[in-house]
Amino acid sequence: MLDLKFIRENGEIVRQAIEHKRANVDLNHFMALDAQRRQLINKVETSRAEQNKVTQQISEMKKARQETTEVIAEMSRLAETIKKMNDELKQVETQIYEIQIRIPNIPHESVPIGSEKNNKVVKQWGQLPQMDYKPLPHYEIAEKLALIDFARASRMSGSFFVSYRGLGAKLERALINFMIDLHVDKHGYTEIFPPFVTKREAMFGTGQLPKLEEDMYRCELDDLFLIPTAEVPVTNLHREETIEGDSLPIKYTAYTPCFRREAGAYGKDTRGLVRIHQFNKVEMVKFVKPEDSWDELETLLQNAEEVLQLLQLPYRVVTLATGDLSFAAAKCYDIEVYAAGMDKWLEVSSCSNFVDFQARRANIRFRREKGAKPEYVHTLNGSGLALPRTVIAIMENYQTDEGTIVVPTALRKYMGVDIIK
RNA sequence: GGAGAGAUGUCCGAGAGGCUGAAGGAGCACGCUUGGAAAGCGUGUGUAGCGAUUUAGCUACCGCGGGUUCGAAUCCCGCUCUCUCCGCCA
Repeated sequence: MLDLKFIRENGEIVRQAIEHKRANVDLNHFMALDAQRRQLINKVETSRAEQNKVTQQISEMKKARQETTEVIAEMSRLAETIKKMNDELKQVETQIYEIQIRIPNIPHESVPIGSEKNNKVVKQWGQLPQMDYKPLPHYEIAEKLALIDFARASRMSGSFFVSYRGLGAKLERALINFMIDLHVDKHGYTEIFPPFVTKREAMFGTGQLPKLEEDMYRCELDDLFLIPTAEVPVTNLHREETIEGDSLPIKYTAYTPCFRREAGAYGKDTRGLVRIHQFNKVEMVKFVKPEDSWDELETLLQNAEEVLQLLQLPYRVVTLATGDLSFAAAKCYDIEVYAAGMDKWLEVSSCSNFVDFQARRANIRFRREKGAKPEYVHTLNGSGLALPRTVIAIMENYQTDEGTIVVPTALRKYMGVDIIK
């Protein structure tokens, strides 16, 4: 969410952001409402001041045993007018709020303008695997080695759900532990194991609501949502808090399953692990001082990249263009891993800086020192990494002509085996 | 699931229609005192909106939302959260 004053004073910048992010927001209407709001506030508040003054006088008159019926009648009328004006004001404020929460964050100046086509590859790492046989896609390998049960999972839960088994299941656990250990032991993050279900307010805080309600699973009876990413519960850990400046930056990492309805995505990526309704992910979340957030984005990206480097999986880093940038993000790097069997680059991580956008929605602030005015923190998060596509890359890039999978060296102590066969 | 208790400023805690943005205490900051410190004394110490922008001023906020009233932290209604006990359960 953007600050009211900021929107008022930077109409052109906001207008451009709305356009570049392809949001559907009527900023002119917003500006008109804002002017109306301030006018109404003025009227209401002068009347209130008057009311307070006279109310005070009534109290004194009563003490002096003076006649007050007339004044009270007059005040009764004033109270009614105030109520009317106030109702009107509230209505205007509601309308403003409804628009305000739908205004997207402003893209950073380094973000390329345009659609997906303008995404910019800024880095590529590692060698693409050379194979003298035709590499198989992961779903065939997994099926042959009985690592994933696609059919049975669909039978009980519907399509786009999978069930891992044997070393396939162990690979999930191994990757989770490997990633968490890396971020905790080497990168200094604190591990969090949060709830997997949150309230509406939490979803609003990180910006999933109101825009993405259709994309989430919801427990209607309790109005709770299954989290689409650990970003939600972990960022909301500090919702409605003022953090002491000394404790920044705060760095959390968390494993959670992620639930996504993928409404409207049917027909796309229909086979295998590329797009599923429930998947595992290790996430990194940072709360930082505003002046540090752009440097922190770079280290966040490095921390995510390191996972792929240790797994020896080739990848590239892409800066998302404005049209591809999410609602709450100011800038985002996607990391795409190369999968030999599908011959595709698959997104395994998004590392974003939200600056103060989420912090304002979730009211997460900090104090530089005792007695200082509270300021909004900057929040960042990045996957480190999403598992399914990492698994795809491992299966497809580490496959052998015998139909087995070599376990990446970094993972062997977690897997207990060198080869999956 | 049943029964009950509670939610006030950074914290503890009073307050029971007007004199309460809120007693008292602790904490914190500054000053005095001191060789220095402690104690003591004094002063200050919330958030936001409108407005002014060198100043002021005004308004709102005692969990959240509504109601009663000239006037609500205080009375009434609804909600949320926390805690305790009983039951049930991994």
